[in-house]
Amino acid sequence: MRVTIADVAGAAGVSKTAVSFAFNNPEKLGQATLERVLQVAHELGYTPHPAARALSLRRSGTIGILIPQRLSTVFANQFLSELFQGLGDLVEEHDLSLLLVPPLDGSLEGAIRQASVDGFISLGLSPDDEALATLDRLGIPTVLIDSEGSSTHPAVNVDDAGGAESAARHLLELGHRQLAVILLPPTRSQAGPTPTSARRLAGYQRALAGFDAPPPYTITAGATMAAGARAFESFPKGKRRPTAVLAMSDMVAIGVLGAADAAGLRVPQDLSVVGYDDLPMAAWTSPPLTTVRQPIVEKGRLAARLLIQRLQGKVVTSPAPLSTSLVVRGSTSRPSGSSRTLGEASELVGEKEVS
Amino acid sequence: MRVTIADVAGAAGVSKTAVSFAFNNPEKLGQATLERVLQVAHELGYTPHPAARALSLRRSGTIGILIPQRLSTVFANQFLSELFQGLGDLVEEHDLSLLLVPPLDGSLEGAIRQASVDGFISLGLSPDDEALATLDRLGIPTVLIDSEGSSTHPAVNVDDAGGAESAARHLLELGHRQLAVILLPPTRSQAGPTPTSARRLAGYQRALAGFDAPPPYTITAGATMAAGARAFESFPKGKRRPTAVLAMSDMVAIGVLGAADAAGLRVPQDLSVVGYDDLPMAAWTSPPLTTVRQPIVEKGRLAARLLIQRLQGKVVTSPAPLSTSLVVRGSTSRPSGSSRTLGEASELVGEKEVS
DNA sequence: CTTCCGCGCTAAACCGCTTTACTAAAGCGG
DNA sequence: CCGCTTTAGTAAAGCGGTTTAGCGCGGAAG
Repeated sequence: MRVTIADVAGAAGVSKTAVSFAFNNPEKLGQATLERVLQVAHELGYTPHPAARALSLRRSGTIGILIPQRLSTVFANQFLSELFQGLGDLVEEHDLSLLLVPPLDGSLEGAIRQASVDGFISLGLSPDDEALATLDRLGIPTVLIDSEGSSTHPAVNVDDAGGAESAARHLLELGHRQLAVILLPPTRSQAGPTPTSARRLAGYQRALAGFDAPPPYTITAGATMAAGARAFESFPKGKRRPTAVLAMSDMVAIGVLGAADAAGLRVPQDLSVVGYDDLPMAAWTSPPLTTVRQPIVEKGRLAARLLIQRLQGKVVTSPAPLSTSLVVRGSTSRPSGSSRTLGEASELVGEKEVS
Repeated sequence: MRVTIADVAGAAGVSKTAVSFAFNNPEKLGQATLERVLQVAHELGYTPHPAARALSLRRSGTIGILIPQRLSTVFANQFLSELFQGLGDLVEEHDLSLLLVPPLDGSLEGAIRQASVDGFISLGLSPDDEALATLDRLGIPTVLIDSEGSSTHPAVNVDDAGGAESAARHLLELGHRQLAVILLPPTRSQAGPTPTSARRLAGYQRALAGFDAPPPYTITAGATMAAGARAFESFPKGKRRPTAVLAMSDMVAIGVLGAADAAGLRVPQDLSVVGYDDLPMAAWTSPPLTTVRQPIVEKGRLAARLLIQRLQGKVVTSPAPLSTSLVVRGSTSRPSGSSRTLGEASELVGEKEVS
């Protein structure tokens, strides 16, 4: 049987109140009783029951991460791992815990209701997702990541379009015209593209508009290497084969790298590949991946900071988008057989950052 | 203000009991009232308060992961991500949630007390860690991973020694004699090597004992690429420079790969490297990493399954260690300038599995 | 010698839900 | 029409804490 506050009170010959005070309001107790109570509590191995405490205090000391995917896919995703690092930093600093809240029986709403949390951080929800409606009907403070802010919920984002645009321009300046674009998947089955995916696509297209390029081949792939490989398989063959790929995630880009290699294509000579995220492993692939860097850890830290401020009663609004930058490595070059063009990025050795 | 069960009861003109029954024991209510109550509850947007529910039911529907490290380092670690995939699978299947429980103010005991969970999965704790004592004094069901089982807590492990032995033998058969071993760090600052680290070291040494090799250079490094690079820097130079490295984690091995490259050494010609884990990215490094494969996801699934069974009142014991196998890729070969030796693994193309 | 104050502590209400025991009404066979 | 079993629903007692209101008491002020 669990040791309760009443047991301690009994053993120490005081009231439950006194025991509670000993832990939470020690100055309300006399020196002697305080010490006695703490002593007895320690001997009995007393620990306040977390649920009882949460019920009484109306706070649980936990913040939830609302994940619109199956847990097994979450951890396969390096991007999320990075993000969690940022969240974890802040959460730990404030002595909170992290509760992972995946859909319950396929329903995020159900999961939201079950979760005993003080606030939520939600990932990649479309603005019209029912889960958001549930959240503000319940009045649970929430901060969104990779989504769109609303009057009730601030959102943390990066400059998705800008990053995408510089990636596309990089390829176009190298002389590529036949491009393939690999989109991020919708977060929930029924929904359309996520806000992030839409913004990045807009960025690519803004660049394409400036050059005389045909519309790119587009396809959607989840953030795994396997999905990237499948996307590669789907590319048109022959005359319309893309000479360069714009992937919206590094995981997918790396999958393309592998599949291209298996198909006997050389990167970057036969196929240029640009990713998005700049995960740590992007620098370790062969060739090293040219990609759009976004400050993932910082994104997590910022979101957590905002949520914690909200929990403290402060009013917070969506911050300005964090900036992105193109990191040129070895996976991009001029298309083979192309004449010299304006850009000369492919001459570079090592890494180069382009704001 | 939150909608409580009393509000619903009032609005529907029934007792709190009836409302509770409507959700948990619908068969105890008449058809008409049942529908009315559910209807009203839905209109009001009623959701049972999770903490209140947990308090009353004496279960929270959450399992905790006891992490003996800072959260930010946890997610940097691919190995744990893999493990969480396995845990996540099972947890989700049973409609539970995952609570990440890192040390609170540096104290795991404190964190354990705060956490509202039905059971714990703990990672890499030494058998004499105080946290274990706290756990069984509180009587919280726990399953250990990468640790040592006790009468109270079952532990899930792989055949650490066997995997390590085959890795070392692989190098020895290739002709290497000057080896470096990179150990896993202790999980908690004060403690000694983890059981896992000790078992793997024993495996290495068992192999060394069979050959005429001098004792290896040994050093400890946390599971990050940066730590691996630092470990490489510390290697003796000149005559005593190791020709091959046995790392206890892939992350460290990959760090060594990078640092060796930066130092102008060619892998595998000048330095052979063997990792441990076989993370997905091990196949993507250049050269691809020779490593010991352990079934990480399965390890997580198994641990979760055991814990869930325990929560259902079943008695469970430590299962047999899961098996490991050596995966030979491109990061190992004969030491340069060595004469032909018995083994000829370096002739192989692509991957080869050695049980 | 009262009066008042503050100190140290306690009784009891409350947080929101579940569940056991119990009652009133309805059904039913004889 | 009576006694007995179901059926449908309720009151109240927990679960284990926190917190408000208040009580007795010793000492300082009047």
